Amino acid sequence: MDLFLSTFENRIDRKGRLSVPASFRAVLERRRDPLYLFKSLTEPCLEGCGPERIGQIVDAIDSMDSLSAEVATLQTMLSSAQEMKLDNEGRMMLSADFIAFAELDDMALFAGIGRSFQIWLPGRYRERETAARSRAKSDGLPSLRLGGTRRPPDDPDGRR
Amino acid sequence: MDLFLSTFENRIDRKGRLSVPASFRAVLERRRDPLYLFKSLTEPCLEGCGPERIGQIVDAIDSMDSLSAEVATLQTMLSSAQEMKLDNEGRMMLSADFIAFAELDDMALFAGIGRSFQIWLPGRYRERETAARSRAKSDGLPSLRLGGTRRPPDDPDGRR
DNA sequence: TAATTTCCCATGATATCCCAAATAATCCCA
DNA sequence: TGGGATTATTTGGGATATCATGGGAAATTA
Repeated sequence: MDLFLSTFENRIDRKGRLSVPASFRAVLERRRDPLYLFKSLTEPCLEGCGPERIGQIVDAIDSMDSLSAEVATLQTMLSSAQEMKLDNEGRMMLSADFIAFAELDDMALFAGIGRSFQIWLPGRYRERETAARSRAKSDGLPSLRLGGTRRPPDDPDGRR
Repeated sequence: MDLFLSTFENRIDRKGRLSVPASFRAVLERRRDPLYLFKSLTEPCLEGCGPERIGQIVDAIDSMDSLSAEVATLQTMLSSAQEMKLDNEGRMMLSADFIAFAELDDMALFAGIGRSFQIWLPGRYRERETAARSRAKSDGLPSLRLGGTRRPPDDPDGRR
């Protein structure tokens, strides 16, 4: 299944290079997709994805009232987006702007969330994870809406 | 009916490898499904499942308000999830993170609970089991409502 | 020409592969 | 029904491959 999953903590070396986790690279390479990074709209982290997600944002903008505030918001995402080039070892160079935005130092934490991933200052990510876990314990789990749209029972590779 | 049932206790060797019980492997192989593990949100154990459950989480995130606390919770599940690759002998490597989270030592207990299973520190699992049994004696059984009304397909991890 | 960025190779850590031994489960025939 | 033989499963360890990381040199850019 090609999803971005799990978390990885990698070092930003003194030249500013950062290895993209091999399993994330594999997801992109399998589709011959380039990698895009952009600044999160809601949190102090970077978002990573392939071109299809960028395309979704473009399409959303096209279908909206071009004067609306939402469009301005979505445009902000696009204007911060960069196509990242990787070296032979699978490393990318983060711009000073990206590093400042996510307040990164010499370590970056990649958190896979399915069709995209995020890059965080490790300590900040862990705080957030702890908060989410204690919320889950007290408030219970989100209901996953099983049933309802019953999918073919055996989607062989679980992707849709 | 291929479900994860029964409990098995296997050794974690000094390289961090752990055999997945042959009967659990058979369930997955029959469907040509890879195995996913993630950290339980509510208990100190690991959860194992096939891709369909991971897919449900990804879809749920896409359909929800990305600012909600529930999305953060689901993202926490995904970013702890790993697709486990098994060697020729049916063993997987547990990451240090997984071992620490479930506080595993050199033995792991697999508890099959239908469409998914859990991995526990054996002693801890047994404590919980006896506690659950004595609760059943004093409080009586939860109503089971078998047969008759066909329920929405079972909650895959068997929790209520 | 100074300051980057890109390319290339080296290295240590760790995961994976492959073969073999130990243990447990199953079979089969007396 | 017993119990030895056979097969399945789990466990161990050495060899090999992969990955993250570091640094030098070539190529860009300003």
